[in-house]
Formats: sequence, structure tokens, C-alpha cells
Amino acid sequence: MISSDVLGEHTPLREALEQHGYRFTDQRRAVYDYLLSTDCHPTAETVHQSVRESLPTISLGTVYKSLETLVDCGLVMKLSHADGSSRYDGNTAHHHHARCLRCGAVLDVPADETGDLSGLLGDRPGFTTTGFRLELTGYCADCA
Amino acid sequence: MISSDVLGEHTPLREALEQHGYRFTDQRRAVYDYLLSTDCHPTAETVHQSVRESLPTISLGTVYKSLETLVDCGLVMKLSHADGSSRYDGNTAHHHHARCLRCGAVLDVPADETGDLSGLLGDRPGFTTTGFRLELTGYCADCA
DNA sequence: TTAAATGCAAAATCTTTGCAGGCCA
DNA sequence: TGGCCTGCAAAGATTTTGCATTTAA
Repeated sequence: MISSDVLGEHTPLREALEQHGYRFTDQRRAVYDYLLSTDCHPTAETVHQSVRESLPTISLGTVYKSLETLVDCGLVMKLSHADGSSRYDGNTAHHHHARCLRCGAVLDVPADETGDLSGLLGDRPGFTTTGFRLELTGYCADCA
Repeated sequence: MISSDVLGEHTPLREALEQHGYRFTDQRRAVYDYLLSTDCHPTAETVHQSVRESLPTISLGTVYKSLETLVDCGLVMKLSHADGSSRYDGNTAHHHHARCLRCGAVLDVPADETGDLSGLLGDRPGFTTTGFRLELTGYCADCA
């Protein structure tokens, strides 16, 4: 297949994949592009349906494999919600999530809006903390 | 079935169930007792296997239904982790979780060990925060 | 050229649901 | 006694896996 990357637009993705020993493919690019293009936090199924608009032959299995590859490269975060479903987030800037208890929507919350939480990191008895995940719960503007 | 609750030991559970319009049953009691007895955060399957030691005929379906009932009563928390699996926690005191990135163990972290995070609550543009869930990630003592 | 990735479909998991019979209130 | 709850099994949903074919490097 002829890549549309002739102008070098996807160099960061290409380099991240190469660094982890993966190949650059149209499927992985399409999945990544879609995650970057949206603020929502789609399920694998949603990713599949959306990516099929530009790549009609991509299979759901490949979407799962591509997502796993991107997570392994650190380009994408895998989230899990209280309802147990897995969702994916292509926004790698440090941020948290706010989940509406009524409608289930998930919004991004920039880290600088929550104050300095770096005190959470470091050693405590029995556990060395290298990171954390924070999910705010409450009500979005529409449901408040 | 003859209840072993003749001494009133399970009054809190009984009252919580009644308050929400549910009946008190041996299956629900056994599931709840098991969650209170352990510090780990078991999956539904683990709950089933453990509860069967005292209640050999309980089915996995009933375990799922009992867990859902207990969650609805606010007696149990349903957790979901980055790996997508659902787990359950019978510790209702305010606490956070620390998940080991290597072995997957989940430890409880008392809220008073993480400093005051109450500043996270309240209104921000577009979202009213009523609570939050914090998961520390890092390495447990065995894996550090 | 060749090892890795894809597409497809089957399999494996995990969770929910429907129903006949049993049990709590 | 009446209606909720259980156990069972089947269905549904989600995710993984195996393999022949295709493709990136």
C-alpha cells in the first residue's frame, strides 16, 4: 500500500514505533490519527467504526492489536471506567479525567487545574509510587 | 435455610439491604462477609471460588447479582483497573488504591497518607466535582 | 527477501439475562 | 402466600488467538 506519509507528517509516530521495534503501518497510523482527532475516549468498537471510514478493510482484531501497540509505545493511554469497559485516550499531555455520574461522559482536566499533586509520588512504606491516575466524579454542565 | 444471624451479627447489612428494598439472604451475607474479610480486591470469579467454601451451591450468576446489589447499597465499591478487569472492595472507609505495575497487586492506601486532597472538590468551569478516585501506580515491596 | 502485520474467524473470557423452582418476609 | 431471589444454562459482549496472506523494511 502506498503510504500518504510522503511529506513526513507522521514522523513522531514512525519514530516511536521504530524505537519499540514495531513497523509503521497504515492501520496503526489511522488508529492513532483518530485518537488524536477526538476529545472523547472511545471504546475499541468505536475506534473500529470510525477508522473504517478511511480504511474500510481494517478488522476489529487489528484495531485491538494496534491499540495495544500504541499503548506499549506510550502514545496512547488505556482507561477503564466504573462500568468495566476499556477506553482509549490519545492525549499524552498530563491530564486527568472527570466522569459525569449521570450521563457517563468523560472530560479531560488539565493537570494544572488540579494544583500540585507531585507530593503523591515517591516512597511510602511498602510501596514506591511512580505515577498516579486521578478520576474526578461529579456532574457535567449539561447534567448539573 | 436457617440463618446463622440469630445473634444479630449482620444487622448493618440487613438494614442496608432493607433500606434499598432488598432481602437479606445467605448468599448476599456470604459475599459481603468475604469482601470484609480480605484486604485484596478480588474479581467476581475469585469471590465465587472463596464463597463456595462456605456455601458450596452458590452460582457465579448469583455472585454477580449479589455484588451488584451490594454496590447499589453502597456497601461495596466496584473498581476497574487499567487492565480492564472489574474488582470489588468491601472496605468503605475512605481510602485510595496502589497498583503494582509488575505483579498487578492492589493495596489499600488510607486517605490520611496522601495529604489533604479536598481542594479537588467543588466547581470548576464545566464540571462540578463531588468526589474522586485516586489510583497510585508503582511497585510493591516484593517487586521494587 | 523475510520477518512482522493484517484480515478473518474461531475461541476464550467475562458478564448479563430468562426462567422454573425455592425462600424470605 | 406472594413476590423476590437463586441456580442453571444460554445468550451477549468483549477481547484474544491461530493461521494463511500481505506488506514494510
